[in-house]
Amino acid sequence: MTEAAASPRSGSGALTKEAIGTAARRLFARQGYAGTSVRAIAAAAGADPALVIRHFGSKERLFLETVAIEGRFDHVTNGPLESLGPRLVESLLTEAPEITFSTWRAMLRATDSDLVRSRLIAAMEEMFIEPLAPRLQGPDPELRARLVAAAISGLLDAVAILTDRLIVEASVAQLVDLYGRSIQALVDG
Amino acid sequence: MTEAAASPRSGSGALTKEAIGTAARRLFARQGYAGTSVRAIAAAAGADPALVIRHFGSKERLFLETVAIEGRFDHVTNGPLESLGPRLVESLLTEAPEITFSTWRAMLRATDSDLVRSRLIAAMEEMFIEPLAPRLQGPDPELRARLVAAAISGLLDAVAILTDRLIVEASVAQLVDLYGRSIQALVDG
DNA sequence: GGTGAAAGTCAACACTGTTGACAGCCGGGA
DNA sequence: TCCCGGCTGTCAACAGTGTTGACTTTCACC
Repeated sequence: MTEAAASPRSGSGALTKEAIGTAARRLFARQGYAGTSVRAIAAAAGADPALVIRHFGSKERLFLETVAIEGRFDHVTNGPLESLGPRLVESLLTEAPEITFSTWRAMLRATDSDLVRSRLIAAMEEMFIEPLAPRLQGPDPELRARLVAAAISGLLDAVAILTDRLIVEASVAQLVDLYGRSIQALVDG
Repeated sequence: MTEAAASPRSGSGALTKEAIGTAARRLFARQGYAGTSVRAIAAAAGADPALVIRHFGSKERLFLETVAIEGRFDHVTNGPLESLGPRLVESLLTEAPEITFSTWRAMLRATDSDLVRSRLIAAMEEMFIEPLAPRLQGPDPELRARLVAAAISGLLDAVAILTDRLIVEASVAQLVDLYGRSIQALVDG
């Protein structure tokens, strides 16, 4: 609530709220949910810790409002089915990859919280399963769409979390070819 | 250290250490790393919180000693290559699945800690990549083995974390067929 | 019986997220 | 003009966290 109407007075409140959000996004992405304290966010934003809670309700809600998965993959999921696997991998690896990966890392680490977990599920549904399932031909289109999402989460794991030695040395082209073909097997059914 | 030699005296120390370990394993699997406190573990084991630290060094080390990925997949990775994908999926889904999944969940959530993260990487390397890479034929065997590991981590994510609606209604046979075939594409290259 | 080390206990430290009481500012109504 | 009311921000405090140091107890061995 008290969302729609812009701040009725000076607006300095909205400014510091934005500063807090910016600092939170940066710190959460860099150090994870448990690894960044409300006090650290407040200090980085030049604000009082109590003000952080006052503005966002709780650390958990601040996290949810601040680090959201917002990748748009419509152009991929709407494109031709016969090349969907490779195009999906390429899109994941090249379009704003650092945001995608740090966000994935931060959210996965925070799945202790049921709120974060269900938000993550919803994002996967919305971004991949819902646009994909109705388009797949053959048996079990819904399940196959969900398995595409699973394969994607595996790729994100490999790059964002198991990072160090898992995939680093490969070129994007190799990954697009190999992993893309593997995903394509799910698309083709 | 002080491991090899059995406790030189009464042995009651080893007993309570084991009780602490058992309680920790149960609570970590159920509530995750951040969600279980040292004091809760101590209470469940009927011991003093300070004793938990004294025995294991830190909460982090207790976690590492207690919830280890110990799945043995040699029989799968050593088996015939042409059916490796499906056999891998079946083995993951049917052999002690609750342990596998709760462990995966707990470890992934705890990857804030670099120790846990590198342990997770080491486990994936040891269980899948090292036995698999030398056996793969064709180009980039190492990379393809790593991508198999990525696909596996995606399946674990889907079942262990995104659980609720992602895959639940599917039968093991369907998953073995579909996802197994997708992994097989990586094996075949 | 005395010794020394292990096992266990207790209180405290610095830190966390969160809350309530308080102060300052500033536009709008009298 | 004054005063009111509601944001905006500040401060101290709460309960809970992991961890540490000093302490007592216990018991095999010389």
